[in-house]
Amino acid sequence: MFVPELPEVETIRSGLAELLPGQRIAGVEVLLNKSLSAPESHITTHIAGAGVTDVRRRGKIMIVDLSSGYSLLVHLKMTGQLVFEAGGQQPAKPGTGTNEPHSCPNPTSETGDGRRVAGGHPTQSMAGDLPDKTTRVIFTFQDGSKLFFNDQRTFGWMKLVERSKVERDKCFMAMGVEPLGSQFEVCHLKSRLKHRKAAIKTLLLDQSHVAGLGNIYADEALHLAQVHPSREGQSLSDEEIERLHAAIIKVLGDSIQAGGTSFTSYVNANGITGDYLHNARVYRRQGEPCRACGTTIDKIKVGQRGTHICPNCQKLT
DNA sequence: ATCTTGACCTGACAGC
DNA sequence: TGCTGTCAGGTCAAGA
Repeated sequence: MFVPELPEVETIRSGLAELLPGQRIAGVEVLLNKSLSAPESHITTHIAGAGVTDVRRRGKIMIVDLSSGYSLLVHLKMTGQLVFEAGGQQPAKPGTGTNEPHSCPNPTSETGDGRRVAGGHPTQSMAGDLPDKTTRVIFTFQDGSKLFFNDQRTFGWMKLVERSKVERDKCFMAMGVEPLGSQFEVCHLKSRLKHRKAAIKTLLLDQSHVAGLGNIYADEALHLAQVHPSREGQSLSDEEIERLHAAIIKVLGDSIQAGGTSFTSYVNANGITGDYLHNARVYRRQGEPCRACGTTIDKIKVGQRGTHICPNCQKLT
């Protein structure tokens, strides 16, 4: 599974930013009320009939600006997906009908036709007929295109907020700096970790310190920086914090590069995994050899979260 | 103020 | 086969 974190959300954003602006929303169908929290009257007056003007991102939250003066905030959480299907064409079909997502041998023939663009947690829903049982909200555009918000576990959400109040919205108020922005400096990270007794991994997952890191990239960055995830934040040396700072930027940047290619192409049952996990350093690689030293990757719990480490590269003491 | 824990939710999978 | 239990994991709220 590939849970949407900052790189995945950024990849979806950049894909949708090429497709949605200029589109006008004709209708909204809410199949699960809690997936789109907005009064019925607001959906009618501020979404339906509005044009999309921009698609932005802050942390793991996507912001779709509308010409009505409102914005749609989207959090995919673990299992959310956004699938855009271009109008007037048949929906895409899985390559061979197999149930195994990685076994389709046909990765290129259907690539690049632009009929469907999808991103988020990968499942068969991205390639099969939509709507399906995980579809929670459907946006229909005037040209017949559709945008499906699918979410198996229904933790994800969309909400409608006045454009002028987006930055002050509750979900952004406590959000920390963008790790790929200029404000993310070593001294910032140092000040956030100082005097903190919590595990460094727990601190990295706290969105108020750095926005957008999740379980995958926290593990990846800590391994690259050679820091054990259970270490207390305050125990890290300046040098270790510098390594961690650089590692966060590198793993996020690498992943955006890897994900960018898989998103803009046609998504079929073969392509839904994304490229980054194939190159993961430790995530979901327990039992396999560390790419740096060959030691067997271990899986432990840190703050109730599954955590992957190389016991040789990442020492506790 | 900081830290920990449980709840939310569904599907996949292991074990009996 | 079919049941039960466990795991996945971002975020919030409640409790320590």
